[in-house]
Amino acid sequence: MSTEKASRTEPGGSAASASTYHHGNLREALIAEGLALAAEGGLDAVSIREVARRAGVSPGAPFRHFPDKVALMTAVAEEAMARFRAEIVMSLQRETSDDPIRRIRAIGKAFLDWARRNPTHFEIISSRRVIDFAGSASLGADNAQIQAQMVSLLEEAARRGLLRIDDPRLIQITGRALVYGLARMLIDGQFPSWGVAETEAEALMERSLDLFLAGLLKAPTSGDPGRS
Amino acid sequence: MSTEKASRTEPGGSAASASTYHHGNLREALIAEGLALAAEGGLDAVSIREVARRAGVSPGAPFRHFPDKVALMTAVAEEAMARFRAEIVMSLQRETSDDPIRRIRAIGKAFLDWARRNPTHFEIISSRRVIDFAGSASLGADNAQIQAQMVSLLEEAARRGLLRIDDPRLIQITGRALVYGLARMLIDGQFPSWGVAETEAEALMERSLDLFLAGLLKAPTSGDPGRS
DNA sequence: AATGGAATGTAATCGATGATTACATGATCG
DNA sequence: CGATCATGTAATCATCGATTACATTCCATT
Repeated sequence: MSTEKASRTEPGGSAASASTYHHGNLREALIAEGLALAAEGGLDAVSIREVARRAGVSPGAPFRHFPDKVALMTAVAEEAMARFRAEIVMSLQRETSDDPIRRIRAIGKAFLDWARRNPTHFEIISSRRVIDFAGSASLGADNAQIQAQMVSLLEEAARRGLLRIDDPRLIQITGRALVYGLARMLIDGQFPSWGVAETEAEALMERSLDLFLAGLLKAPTSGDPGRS
Repeated sequence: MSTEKASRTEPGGSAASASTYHHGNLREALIAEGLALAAEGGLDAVSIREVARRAGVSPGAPFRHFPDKVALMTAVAEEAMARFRAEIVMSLQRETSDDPIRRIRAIGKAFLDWARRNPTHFEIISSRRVIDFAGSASLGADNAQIQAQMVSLLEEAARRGLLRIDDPRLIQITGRALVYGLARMLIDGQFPSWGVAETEAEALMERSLDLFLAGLLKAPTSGDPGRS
């Protein structure tokens, strides 16, 4: 009917025939647009229709690839989680020390940094109302991998007799809850009402992490725990 | 036009003339229905139209009392926050000990208990995307009050030489982030993927709080900090 | 007490969204 | 070459937040 079809931009440059009825790789494009939209305008800015609009496709097209919005957001979350985990892995590679506490700290720092730089992506991964965590093997696997990494470091720390209290699982969950809480407080915009300026948020979160780690250790340090 | 007007149920029984054109106390009724709806079906269940429906009023009526949805949710948050603070005050009255650490623990416990029992109300208070925190004097005042309470207890603890690191503000924010993170992890449904069953969540959160408090203290305790 | 203005509620409507259905197109493989 | 199936379109629905014009009631001034 419409003789003119809107020119379809192919940002990725991946193999896709231009101006065809079929998109070529709509699924990936939708996920990419979902991530971009989230990064730009927050969670509420991500709508199926807008994602479709950006991909140059009709509002109903996404439903060919995802049964509902939760499924789309879950796919977006999988991509976000993959990037998150990649950043944690990289931070561990950068931390050359084999001191388990320093490596734990690196993970915590990477967690906080990523959440601060990708607030909405962090929100998508976290909120189980938007995604179907249980229905994604990828999310579960990435999560389990990070957990395992953490537990083994804590066990190593306990083996070396560094910890005041030897309960790796409890410490893991407590530490997780701390960084999770710091990240969410920042993202939820709570720091202003706690007298914390935007500019000092990063430093504060780091000191907060150090305070917690110091509390775990036998040796009474202050601030940076273990400077090799 | 319609000769029959739907019978208007008045659940509260407060002074309100039945079957009149004017509701009598719509504003309060809307807030109450908002709280109830949130408690029943989560954040997404709260819509202006449904709240109006429950109050037996037309879909546009709420806009006479609140300029937009954020304003309504902010009013709901104010009520929720008042209840939250009341519970904290009560927990402090129940804690007869004057040991600041025990009193701090009571606050943390009350925080966790309330969040666990009122997950959506906690979410409403927390999420600055749904409410206008800055625009509410009530929310700010309640928040400041809780903060002040906490800081004074920490200063008292420092005065008694109980703390390893004397930095009340840092400790306050770190502790807040911990309980905030624990509450959100529970509410966001993350514990299952962390191998924590529903039934053990409460005990775990308590032990987590104790782990943190133990880390703050000079004396190396394990578990319950300071048993008078 | 009467009356006129202010407060409060209704009805109708708009644009956006998630979702479904019937239909159109074209890629793929026999 | 042609049939089948994946993929995209068009049209449609219900719900939601929000706005506007209108109706009703309360209340204060006279």
